[in-house]
Amino acid sequence: MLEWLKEPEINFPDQLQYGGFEHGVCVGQIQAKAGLTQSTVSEYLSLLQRAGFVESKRVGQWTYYKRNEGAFEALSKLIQSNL
Amino acid sequence: MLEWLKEPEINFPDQLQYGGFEHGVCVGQIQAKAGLTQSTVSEYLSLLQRAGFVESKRVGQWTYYKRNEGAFEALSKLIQSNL
DNA sequence: CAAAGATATCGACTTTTCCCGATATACCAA
DNA sequence: TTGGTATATCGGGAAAAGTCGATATCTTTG
Repeated sequence: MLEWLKEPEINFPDQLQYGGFEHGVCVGQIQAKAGLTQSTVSEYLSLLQRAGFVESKRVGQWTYYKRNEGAFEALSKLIQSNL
Repeated sequence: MLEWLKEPEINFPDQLQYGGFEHGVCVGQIQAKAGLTQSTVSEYLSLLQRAGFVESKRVGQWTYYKRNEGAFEALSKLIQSNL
């Protein structure tokens, strides 16, 4: 999922019908591509958010998720310095 | 354990009695510090080795483990580029 | 070769993670 | 306000990971 969200326009073309890519991609799009149930994907995304790897924004009935690039940068640096 | 192995001289002073630090630290030292059973530590170290994070060298009755710094560098870069 | 020490492997049990269906909540539109 | 759509939460079962004791393997020493 995190790799998919690196190139939302390529991996989630149908997202255009749901408000574009400004705030990210909504759960249903990711769920369809992942082939897992709605609840699983929802839980997973909220876990990624708690971990800081994605940001979410609720707009109307949709929740958009997009990557938080800073977290990956930080993780990369953490592995370099601490681990 | 991986953090401990970053500074073997500091974290495993008794290793001096078991051939020094040239090839790393032997399982018993790590086990004592970890507070887990011998089998658990042995399995864990061999897992880390299969994953590439440590290298092992058998010398006589001892097996020495040391960090493979390249693997951490590679992981850090992988997170930057692929993830 | 026998005994002892260090490490590895095996089988079982416990804990955690993964994933699901069912249900709840939030929002929109008629 | 009611029904439909999107997402979130909950409880439970299945799968995986973690840990252990017992035992096997390898090595050194006598």
